[in-house]
Amino acid sequence: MPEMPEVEAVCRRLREEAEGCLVSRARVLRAGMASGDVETACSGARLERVERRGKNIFLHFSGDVILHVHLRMTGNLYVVPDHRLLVSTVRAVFELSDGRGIVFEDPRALGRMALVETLPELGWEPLDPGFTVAVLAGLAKGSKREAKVFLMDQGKVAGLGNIYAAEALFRAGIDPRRAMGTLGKARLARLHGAIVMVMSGAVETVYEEWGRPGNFVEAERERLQVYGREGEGCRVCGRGVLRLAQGGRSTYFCGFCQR
DNA sequence: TCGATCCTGTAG
DNA sequence: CTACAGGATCGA
Repeated sequence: MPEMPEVEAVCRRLREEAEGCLVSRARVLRAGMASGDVETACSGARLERVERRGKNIFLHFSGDVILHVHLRMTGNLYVVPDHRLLVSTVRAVFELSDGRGIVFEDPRALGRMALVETLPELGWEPLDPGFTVAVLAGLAKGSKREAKVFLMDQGKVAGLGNIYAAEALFRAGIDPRRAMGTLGKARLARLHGAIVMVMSGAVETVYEEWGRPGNFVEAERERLQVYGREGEGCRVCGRGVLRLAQGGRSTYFCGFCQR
C-alpha cells in the first residue's frame, strides 16, 4: 500500500485522532515483527507526537520512548473504535484508555516496529525547501547508478518509491536506465521540479481521498502517467508504455518521451 | 550489482 | 500453476 504520500496520510490522521492519547496496553500479536520490548515500553505511555521521515513513522511516547514503524508493502496504521474487534491481519494493537485502538494491520506481515534511541540518518525530504536543484546535483555527481535505482535510494532522497520514481522520470523526460551522474544541469533541474510536483500532488490527493467511498488508491492511480500502464498508450505521444526490470522491480516508462 | 529473502494475496 | 505486488536488507 504505502509510498510516502500514504505514509503521510497515515501520520496526519493519527495526529488528528490519537495524538495525546494514553495507551493503556500495547500488544504485539505477531512475534518477530517487533524488536525490543514494545509491549512493556508502550503500555501506560502517552502518544505525544507522530513524526514522518521518508516512509518511516516515528511514534514518540512519554518516557522518551521512540517507536520506529515501517509499513513496508502492505502495512497500515489506523485508529479503530473498539480495540477488542480486530481482523486477523492485525499484527499489533495499542489499546487506548478510551476503548479505541491504534492498529497495525499488515496482510503480508513484512512491516516492522522497533524501539530506537535516536532517529536514523535518512536522505532529503523531497518537499523540504532545503531540497534544491543544487542538492540533487550534488548527490547525483559522479553516480553511475541508473536514475530510477538512484531515486529509490532512501539514503539520497527519502520517500520516493517504485511508483513515484517512475512518474518523476517520465515527467522529466529521462530514461530510467540513464546513469545518474551523466545528467546535465537542465535535466537535473527538470527532474527536481518533477519530483517536487509529483510528490506534493500525490500527498494532497491521497490525503483528500483517504476514507472516501471507493478506494483512495484508485483516485491517485488515475493521475499516474506510466506506472502500471504497460502496453497502454503514453499520455503524451501515444506510443506503448514499456516495462523493464531494475533491481528486481518493474519500471514503467515511455521509450520515446524518455531519453 | 544481482539474487534471495521476508510474507500473503491476487490476477492470469 | 506462475508471476507479480506500492519495500528493504542481506550475502555472494
